Amino acid sequence: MARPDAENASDQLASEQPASDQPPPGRRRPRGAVRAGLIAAGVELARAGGPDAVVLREATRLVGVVPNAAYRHFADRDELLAAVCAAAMAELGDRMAAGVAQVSGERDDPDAAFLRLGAIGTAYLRFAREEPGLFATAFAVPQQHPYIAPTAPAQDAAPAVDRSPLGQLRAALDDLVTAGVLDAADRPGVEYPIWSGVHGLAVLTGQGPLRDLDDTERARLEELLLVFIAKGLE
Amino acid sequence: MARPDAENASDQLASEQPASDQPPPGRRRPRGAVRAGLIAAGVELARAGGPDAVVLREATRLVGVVPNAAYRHFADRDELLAAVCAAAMAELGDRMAAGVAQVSGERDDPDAAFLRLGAIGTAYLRFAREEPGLFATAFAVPQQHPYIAPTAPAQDAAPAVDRSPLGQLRAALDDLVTAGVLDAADRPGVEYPIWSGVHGLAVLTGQGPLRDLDDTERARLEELLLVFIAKGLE
DNA sequence: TCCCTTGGTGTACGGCGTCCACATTGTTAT
DNA sequence: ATAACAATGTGGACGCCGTACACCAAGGGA
Repeated sequence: MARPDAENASDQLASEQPASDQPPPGRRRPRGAVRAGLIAAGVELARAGGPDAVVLREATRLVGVVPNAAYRHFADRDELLAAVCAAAMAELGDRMAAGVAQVSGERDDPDAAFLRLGAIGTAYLRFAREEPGLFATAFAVPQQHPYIAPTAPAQDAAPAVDRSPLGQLRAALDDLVTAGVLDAADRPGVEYPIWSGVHGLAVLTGQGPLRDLDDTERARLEELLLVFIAKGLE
Repeated sequence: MARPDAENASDQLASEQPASDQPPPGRRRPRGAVRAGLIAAGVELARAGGPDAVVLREATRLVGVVPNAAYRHFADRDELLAAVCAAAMAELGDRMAAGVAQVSGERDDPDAAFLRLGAIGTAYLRFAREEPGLFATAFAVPQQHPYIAPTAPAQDAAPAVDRSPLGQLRAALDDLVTAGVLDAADRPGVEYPIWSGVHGLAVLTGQGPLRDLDDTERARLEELLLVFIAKGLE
């Protein structure tokens, strides 16, 4: 559910130039290439200008196809936007995972667990700072996040750990409990205040009233927030 | 600065019907009525559908005037939207002020000071819940919030207390310090983590991935957040 | 072989933001 | 009072956008 159909979408645009070789009257492109290309083009548009910049006609232009072709793959512009949002959300999840993976230490090591939580928040804020368009797009269409624990895991042996932002935050907090840092009684629901704080700062400093802060001020606010959160966890 | 030009804008739409009396070829409306009407119409559009629903042509239609007339009062649609955003932000400020005014108690009474802080957060979240369109619009265009203390107060005797959301939050926190609840050493900058938390929850549950929560779940998250913040303040 | 699904094309419509030229008014200077 | 002027509403037009309808070319079963 985290990435419905954006597997190979974000990686190759359809050569930027409108299919520079010959424009074939019939369709010759491999199966699914147009759909993936539209999503990839939409991601680039979103990266540059946020969700409003995901213009259906412009995406088809980038892929080198006529506007109506998009309607063979998406019911309307909103459906394309939803796919782009899913891709953006997946990229946020990936960056967060990369951030926590960079922290060494055992799973039940208290210090490491705390560092992982910090890495999650930092990666989230970093993504919002470095990719404001994608960040705004990721939350522009709420494609039914599984805020409640996902239903029974798939048949696969590995339940394919939840790479969604909320899922990763939960995992970090659970580790904090098993490591003995966080009292189990305080665990239920803490993810929401923490998520709210990090997300709120990202929004306020990204697109909100605090957007014009310079880098040092912004860094100070991030530091302030993480300290506040740590204090809230004892 | 809190409400640049929306003083009398939000209160009377130009009679809804396109100026039902006679449509005069020249202009007969009182000075500034069209501008105020456009802002009021924009506010209603924003209330119903958020910032994207503030459509210039539709606003002129509601006022009963031809689309181009808007360009006598606003450089472009973005300028109209900015005025609407300012009005929405002012309404948020008013509701917050009304919320704190409802709390009785002396200014240096610790309990009352704490209740005022809670009232601020509650009013903020309530506005986001009851007026999602206006809330989203208020933050859609960041018309340079004074996040740093505003410059020297006007010549007026009363410095016209800062009714902006951030200003009111700061006042409440300052009261918490003078009341002895909050250590002065912890005061500098606390407004930002707190604002972030409240704003983040408002966004996540309003337009974000948590939008489909029912009322009780939502109330639980708000409670959780306020408790977390209180804990962060000791 | 036929046909039917898949997916790209062309044309067209209405809505939007915006520009230009024009008309009318209220105000100000003569 | 009258003439000039700034302010403000009107009409028409342009280009872009999302989208609907009709058409048509490939390609894989039956």
